[in-house]
Parts: sequence; structure tokens; C-alpha cells
Amino acid sequence: MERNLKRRETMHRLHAVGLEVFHTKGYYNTSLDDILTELSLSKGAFYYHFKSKEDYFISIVQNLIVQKVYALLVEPLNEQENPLHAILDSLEKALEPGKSNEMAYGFMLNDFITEFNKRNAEISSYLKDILKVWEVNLVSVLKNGKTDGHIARHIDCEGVATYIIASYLGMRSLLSETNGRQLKYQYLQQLKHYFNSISERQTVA
Amino acid sequence: MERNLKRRETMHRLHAVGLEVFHTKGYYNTSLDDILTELSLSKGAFYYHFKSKEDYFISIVQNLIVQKVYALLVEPLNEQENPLHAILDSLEKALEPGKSNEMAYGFMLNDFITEFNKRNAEISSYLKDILKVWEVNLVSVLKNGKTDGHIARHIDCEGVATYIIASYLGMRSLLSETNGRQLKYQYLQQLKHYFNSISERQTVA
DNA sequence: AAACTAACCGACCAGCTGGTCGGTTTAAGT
DNA sequence: ACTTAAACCGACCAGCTGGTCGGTTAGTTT
Repeated sequence: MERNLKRRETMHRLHAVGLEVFHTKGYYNTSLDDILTELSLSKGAFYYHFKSKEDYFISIVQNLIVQKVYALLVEPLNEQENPLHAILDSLEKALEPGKSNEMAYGFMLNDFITEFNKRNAEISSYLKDILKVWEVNLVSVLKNGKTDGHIARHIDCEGVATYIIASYLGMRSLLSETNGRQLKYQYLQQLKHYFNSISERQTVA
Repeated sequence: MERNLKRRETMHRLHAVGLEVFHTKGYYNTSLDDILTELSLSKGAFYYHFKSKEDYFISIVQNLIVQKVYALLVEPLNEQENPLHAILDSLEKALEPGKSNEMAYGFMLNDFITEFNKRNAEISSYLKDILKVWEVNLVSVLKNGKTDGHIARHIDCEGVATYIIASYLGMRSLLSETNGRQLKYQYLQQLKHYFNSISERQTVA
């Protein structure tokens, strides 16, 4: 069983460090050696575990990013009765800077989407599918909100979902350490205004 | 005078084609030869006009992107009495796909900002400064809207500006040919809801 | 303990990239 | 006509990149 353990540990280290370095320096701007040096691993070790750099990245996405999206943006949606409250809370948490040395500002889907857009169709569509999952969950929970009387009946739920996603993605573009605190506050504040405008009664404090 | 003309023409071609190729393939993913081949120019010609690839890109930004931001997003702000109407109209135009063979979807600041973020501090901050110009103009026009009675008095203009910029940037991340028409419509629709929520009276149709 | 093989090593390679440089063409000045 | 220099050419280079491959180490099995 020692064998299997070693394998898992190495894979895990490659995933974790890979995600961090890819996100800070960008996929195309990061060489395998950058990562391997930091892990004290060799080329041989790498190509034993993955068949290419691309394969490696996709593996990271499947194992870490998908997970984060679910944990931060999908699962919290059903934890409150009022969907607008649930969405607000999830976004606030997702924009939270990581604790101390952890990766800052939740997850990094948007940066990767823009990096791969038009440069690598496969990875690009793969990443967009993740957004799609978020979207359908948003729409679903918004529609429930309609029947439960939290959201005005004339509202276009797909449109609202799109709008929320767009504003969130854009927000993450703007957030880069400096004055992040203030930006986040401003964003959530305005989002509340918006939510009030689509809500049945004024329930979003 | 023939000399000066030639110079200007070559520079102009380098700028135009460079912007297009950099945007479609990404700065780091575009080699100088990609551009030079398309223009039937040599390395020598290039390095006669610019001192580096970076210098080249900055020159493009100064000559073309800054211009586009002003023309599409800043100048239209003062062309209507109600700032919210003016903003809506400018965003609608800025999200318009280019005519036929021209570059699609207005300008491309966001893609470049994400590409250079954390990879090239100088260019990155340069690009963010352009956004800053847009922001201050938005804030200014919003504040006027307050005194003119178009916007509710308790509204935080800086927050509104940030929010508009974020949603616009995010929207452009989502727009990549497929179903662009629908996305754009959804976005503008929800933006109107939001504008109604911060407007003094319900004036945004 | 011998045989097997998962896990890893690291020298090496071909291809591409930004950048250099000595030379050539051609318009402008005298 | 002759000189000067702006504008351009294209062969060349060093450095880096993703990827290969023959070999080594060490856990597992028999």
C-alpha cells in the first residue's frame, strides 16, 4: 500500500502547487520547470503522471476548480429560503480573500477563461461548462424564488443569472490586492440595490 | 515629405494589424513573425520602429485603445441629459459586434488586463489607468445626475461606477460569438432594472 | 533473495521566440 | 552627380519550452 500512497501524495502536490503557480503567473507564462523546481521533482516524474502540460491542467481543473465552484457558489444556494439572500451570501464568501498564505480571492475561473479564450478551444469550452453549471443552478434557484414569492413574476431568471455571473466575473478582474476591501463592499452594496429591484417586496437589507 | 508619409503608413499598419492579432491570439501567444509575415515586413523594419515587443504593444494601446475607450465610453456620457440613459446607450454601442470584417465587440481592454495581470506589472497598471479614466468620468456624470434629480440622493456614485464597470467587463468575458445577441440583450435588460433601483423616479424604460 | 515494476531521474532534443547586426535600397538635400 | 541617412532586409543567435528516453532506485511479490 505504500506505493499507492506515494502516488497520491505526488499527484496531490502537483495539483496544489500547479494551480497556485498557474494562477499567479498564468498558464502560458509558467514552464513545467517552474513548478517542478518548486516541488523538487524531475521531468521524468511529471511525464510519468501526466501525458502533457494540457492534460495536467485539465486534471487540476477537474480535481480542484470544479470542487471550489461547487463548494463556494453552487451548494450555498440552497441553504437559505430566500434565493437572493443565498446568492448574496455565497458571493460575499467567494470574494473573501484567502486566509493569510492561502490563495487570495476564492477561485480563479475568470482569469483562466480569458487566458484560454481563442487560444485553446478545448480547455476554453471545458472551463465555460463549469460556468454553465453555476448558471443552471442559479436559474433553478431563482425560479423557485418566483413560486415562493420572493422574486417578481415578470423577471427573466436566465437574464438575472447571466447578469450576476457577468458582474461577479468582472468584479474579480478588478480585484487585485489593492483596495480590494472597498471594491468588494461597493459591489455587494450595488448588488443589493439590484436585487431589491427584482424582488417581490423589499427584502434585501 | 515622401519619407514622413512612408513612416506613418508603416507605423499605422503595424498598429492596426498588431492590435487585431494580439487580441485574437493573445499577446504572449503571438510572435512578432506572425504579424510581420502578414504585413510582409522584416524583423529589421520592426526594430527600426520599435525598441521591443513591449514598447510596440504600449504604442498600440496609446494610439488605438485609449482612443476607443474615449470614443465609445467616455464621450457619449455627456450627450444626454439623464446620465443613466447615456450610460445605457454607450454600453449598448460598446457591446455592438463590429461590422462584418472589423474587430468584434467593441474594444478589448478586459482581455488584455487579465492577460497581463500579474505577468507584466507595467503594462498591467497602464491598462488599469485607462479603466480609471472611464471610472472618474462615470462618477462625475453620476454626481451631476444627483444634482439634476435623476439619481436618488443616498446613492454611492463611486460604488455605482465600480459596479457598472465590473458588470461590463464580466459581460465581455462571456461574449464570444455564440449567443452573443441574447446575452447582450439579457445584460442590458437587467442593467435597466438596476438603474431603476437607483434612480429618483422610474425613468429608465 | 531474486524478479518485477512503479516511481522517479536528468541529460538531451527540436522548435520557436525576442532580439541583433551588417548590409541594401531609396528618398531627400546639396 | 554625389552624399547622407531613413527605411528596410534577413541571416543569425542565445535562451527557453514542452516533450523524449534510457537508465536508476526502491517497494512488492513470489
